[in-house]
Amino acid sequence: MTEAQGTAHRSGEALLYLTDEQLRQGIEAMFFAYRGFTADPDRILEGMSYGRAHHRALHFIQCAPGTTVNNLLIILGVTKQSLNRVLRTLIEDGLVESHVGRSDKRERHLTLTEAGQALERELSDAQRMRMRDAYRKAGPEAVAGFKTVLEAMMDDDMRAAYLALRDGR
Amino acid sequence: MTEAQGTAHRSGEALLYLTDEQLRQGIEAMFFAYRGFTADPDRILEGMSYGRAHHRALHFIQCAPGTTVNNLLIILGVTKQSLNRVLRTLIEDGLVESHVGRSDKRERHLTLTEAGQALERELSDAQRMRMRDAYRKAGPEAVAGFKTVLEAMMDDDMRAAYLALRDGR
DNA sequence: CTTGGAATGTCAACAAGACTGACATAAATT
DNA sequence: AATTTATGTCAGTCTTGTTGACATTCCAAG
Repeated sequence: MTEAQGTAHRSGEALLYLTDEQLRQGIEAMFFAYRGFTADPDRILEGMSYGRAHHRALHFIQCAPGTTVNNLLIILGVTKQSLNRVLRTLIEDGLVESHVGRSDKRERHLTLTEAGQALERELSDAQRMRMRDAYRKAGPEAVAGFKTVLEAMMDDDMRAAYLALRDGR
Repeated sequence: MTEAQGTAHRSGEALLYLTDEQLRQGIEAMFFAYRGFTADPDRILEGMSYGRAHHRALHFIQCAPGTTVNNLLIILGVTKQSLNRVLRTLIEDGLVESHVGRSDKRERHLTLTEAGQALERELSDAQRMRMRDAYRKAGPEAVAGFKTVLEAMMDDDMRAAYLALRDGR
């Protein structure tokens, strides 16, 4: 806290955006915005026996079909046991298929079925619609800044995962 | 999905930032960045018998001392039962004080004790440090864009709460 | 080849933190 | 006096995270 104010004061107005008050605003903006970010998919999923964890699994399987359980749990940042419960229900319900790896039979490769793709698309559409409205209101320069700050906020390994996904498409 | 591409194509390069792929990147950026955003306070809290819910309560009591339980649960977007469990432990442990309202004796006004302020500051410092590093890396224009997009992403009532907090200081 | 360790995934049990519903109390409002 | 509002509490459930124990498969060192 003292350091931030010191830094800001040292350089005057030029670093006004680094004051504690500005940082606090940013923290609260993240908190409230993330609620909006998850609100639409959450609404769709309530009533089905699924939750946010299922949405995340569907999302990342969709964007890297054939990925392994291990890959997925690194991306999602949860334990394999936690992921497994989610995957089991998705597989039982015919939304995800699990195939034993051909070269390494310990691995399970995950893909979405037709039904899985349909649900993923429904969730994704809702989330993208909110994102698109926000982007449109804010304009392209704001969007560029938005991504720059988010990327800088990630842990190093998460940034690596993010960039790998981004560039892999 | 088709609509977004349609929109982008209709106007050409000018709306490139509204393609599905761009939106998808934004979604993943939010996901990974939020993990970073909460990582430091989570690390501090693990081992204490507190969690993210306690952090949020401390944060918003700190930034609006004397706020009521009802205010707080609207801001936090949880039920009173859920908030009450958290507040009870914080009060028992002497981090939060609850005072009966002088004008309306049904209300309980919440404030942080010395110890509560100390913990809030520790958590806040960690979170602000990450925020400050991200802001510094990204620069002031990016930060402005970041806030613009986040604000546009909130639900209307959350944006109202955010702006009220912001302007109330 | 065999054996032991590493990697991968599954099952079971538990904890945190959200939820709902029902109910109690006290104070304010009509 | 009756109703509404603000708060607190108890009990039970659900999602989603955790650890621990275990089975299977692969690979490498003896």
